[in-house]
Amino acid sequence: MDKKGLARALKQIATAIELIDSNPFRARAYHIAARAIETSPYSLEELVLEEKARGLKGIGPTMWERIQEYYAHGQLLSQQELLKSVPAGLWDLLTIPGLGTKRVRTLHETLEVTSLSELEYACHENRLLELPGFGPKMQANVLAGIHQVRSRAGHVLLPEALQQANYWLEQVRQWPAVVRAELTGPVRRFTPITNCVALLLAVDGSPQVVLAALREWLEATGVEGCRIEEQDDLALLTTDLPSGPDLKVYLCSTRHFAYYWLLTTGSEAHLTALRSQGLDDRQELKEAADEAAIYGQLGLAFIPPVLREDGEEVKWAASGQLPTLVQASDLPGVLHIHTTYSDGAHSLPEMAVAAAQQGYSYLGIADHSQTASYAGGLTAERVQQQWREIETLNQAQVGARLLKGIESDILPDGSLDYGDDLLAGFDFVIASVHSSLRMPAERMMSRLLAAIAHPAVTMLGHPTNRLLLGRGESAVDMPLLLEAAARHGKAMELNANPHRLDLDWTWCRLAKRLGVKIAVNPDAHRISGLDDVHYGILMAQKAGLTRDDIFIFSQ
DNA sequence: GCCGTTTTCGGCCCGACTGTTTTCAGTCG
Repeated sequence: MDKKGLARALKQIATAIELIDSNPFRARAYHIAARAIETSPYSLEELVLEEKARGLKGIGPTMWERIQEYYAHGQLLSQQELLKSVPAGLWDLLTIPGLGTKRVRTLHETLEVTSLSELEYACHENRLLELPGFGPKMQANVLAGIHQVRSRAGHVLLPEALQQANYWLEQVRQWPAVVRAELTGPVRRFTPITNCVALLLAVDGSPQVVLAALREWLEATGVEGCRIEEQDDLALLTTDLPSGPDLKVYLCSTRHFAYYWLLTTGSEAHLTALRSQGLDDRQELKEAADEAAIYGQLGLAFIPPVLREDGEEVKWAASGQLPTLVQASDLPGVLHIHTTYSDGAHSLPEMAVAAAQQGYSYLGIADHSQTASYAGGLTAERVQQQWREIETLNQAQVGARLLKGIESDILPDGSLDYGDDLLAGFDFVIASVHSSLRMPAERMMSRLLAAIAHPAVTMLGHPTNRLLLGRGESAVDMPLLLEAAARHGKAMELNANPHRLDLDWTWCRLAKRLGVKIAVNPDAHRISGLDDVHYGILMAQKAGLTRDDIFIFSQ
């Protein structure tokens, strides 16, 4: 229970109102309240106990009551009736791109559609064509969207996967028969998206007995449909949880732990590469004391899990070329920070102090530029004002040294959002696309190439604009873009927000070959957002990047 | 449901895009 949960609950009410109520402004009030809470710098406790919420614009008497209600009960009890009157399947429909509350409402009220399957059926019967606001293209898009949503079901982003994995780990470690329990599978490799949380348990005695008890315990906690498979001396319990990723629990004996840890961690491509080095031919490897010993026996240096992806890493290890992976501690500072000047939650001094506390010597401020009006983008005057405040703070040395940067929108014609004179005054410029994301490839590329060629631009921000599990990539010819970056001596952002992780790690390898520096930027909108840098570092490691491949600010 | 007054009701954020229309509604960032 935190303020994120509160904001989510308020947004849910807003959506429910839009789906079944008649007053759109009431819904808007909930949306505005949710946003006010999200962007405020206060924790849930401060909002309630110190009554900070009452001072926020958009929080009136009713919202203040709702906030207290959430704090007391962890949910909005007074709104349960409202939520109950929304058919559960409508929430699924809203995840289809192009369907908002208005269209979902139309589908529900006219076609009585209440689930993805019913909607799919209605599409096949061409019944969407007759509805106001729908046509053949919309129907086709909806059908495509249904397939997209289905293929995403059960997948979660890395932070959620880690959270779930750690929860299960804590649980099974309390079991007396469990000698050792570790995270394994894709989450141990820190893959950005996963549909499977896997654990490996070393057990005393018969795995069957432990498995049966485990199944019983899981079913008692409400997890149904456990399946058990056994092969050789490895047992596996799989459950399809009602939502989110599958839980897989592997069991083996203590002496086989390292071997099976390696096997269950994967990836398949990594294991295939290891087999070509003789992984299957050496029985003694099954009894190895730890993973390092197995790699050692195969004539390889230890390959950290984060790197075990496409098999390339085994070639590196075999030729003694395993890179010394970049670490978070290699970053003297970070760039791409939003503040209250645009859509951030914390002020310049608050961010500066927080950054210093985390050991950063500099912090690159990059608020939104003027065209991003929805995010409170800065006019030229506000930019000047921010510069003055930065200079004052730097002179007073209140925290990390603040750099004057900007996240400038790349306008549809490829130009930036300010005149060249103003742009030249920044310490660094991140050029990002925030609108017209679905331009055809040719126009998108000339837009990006124009931006990257602009002398004031330091790097491109979130180059593909994807949102993992949310939005596809813009039409970007990445090799062409990276070559241009190399030619102009520009860096490429690896946006560390776990929803983005953009540039994707697979492209970072090409960037490295071309000599394009990768900037691991947190894109923080609040103090806690600084922590996202760790996800970016993990992706940089996955790509095999070293400290020398990373963009470090210098003047 | 909130806000801000022309202070107790009337109005509520914006620009671009898409797919639908034939001048506009819905969605999205």
